[in-house]
Amino acid sequence: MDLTQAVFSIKSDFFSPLHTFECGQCFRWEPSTDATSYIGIAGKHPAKIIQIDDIVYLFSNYTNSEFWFNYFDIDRNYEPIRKAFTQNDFTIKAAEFSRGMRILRQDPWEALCSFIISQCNNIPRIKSIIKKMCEMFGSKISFMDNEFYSFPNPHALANLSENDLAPLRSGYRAAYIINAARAVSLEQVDFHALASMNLCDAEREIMKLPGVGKKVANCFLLFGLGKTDAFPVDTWIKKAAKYFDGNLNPALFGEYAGIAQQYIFYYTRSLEN
DNA sequence: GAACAGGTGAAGT
DNA sequence: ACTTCACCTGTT
Repeated sequence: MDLTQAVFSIKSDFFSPLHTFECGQCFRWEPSTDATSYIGIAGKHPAKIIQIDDIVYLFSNYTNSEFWFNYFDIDRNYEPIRKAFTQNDFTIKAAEFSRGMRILRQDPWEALCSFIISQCNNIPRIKSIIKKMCEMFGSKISFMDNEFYSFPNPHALANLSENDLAPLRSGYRAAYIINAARAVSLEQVDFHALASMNLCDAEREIMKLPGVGKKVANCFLLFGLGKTDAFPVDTWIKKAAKYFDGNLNPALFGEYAGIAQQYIFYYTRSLEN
């Protein structure tokens, strides 16, 4: 690999592929067979990301660095945010552990659909459902001897029946997926409008979709719309509440509560695995 | 076989 | 407002 061909390079203190891809925010970046890198796809653009010592390099046929800076939220300086999480000893440890994690700016539809699938489900099965969905209804794109599939856009799913989704083995979530795809493709759900709303209004709006409750809504708002104050409460956050006198509350963390949530989620899970 | 997994929504207190 | 339960499916 010719490192001078990288689209960008950055210190792992600022962008850690491990912490970014394993913290639970995304389902389609996987360790490569050489174990020192990740491969995945953002929109229509596959990429390979390699870390050598403390430097991270991104390789892609798509060399528009602005696209990648946006996707990886590179323009945001996480250091002052991370260091401001001094609410208690646990928070300090979680933030230290997660150094280099970045909240991806994922496609809104991909985030919404993925977290609908995630409900009451385990991670291997979530990944397998999404992978199958992309293979069946996305577009094939080749890059560096690997085949990638784009995430199917809502129009590609809107006119399908539950029976068409049966091979995904997504169970009762199939109806939610199709309904959400229809609502988005008919513009009953308007991502641009949601992005301009405050957290509370946007949450209430997206929760009108069947299968989208408070947790899925907040994952969508945080990972799909970049609302850093969104605060998904899942089983891991409920477990972590014991470190906060039982009251783990987004008000503790202000406008970056979602980032704190990811640090706490990721660190708590690491302790129990 | 039963319990569980990064929830949700409806129905019951 | 809080509790309980069913919902598909694959894994342990």
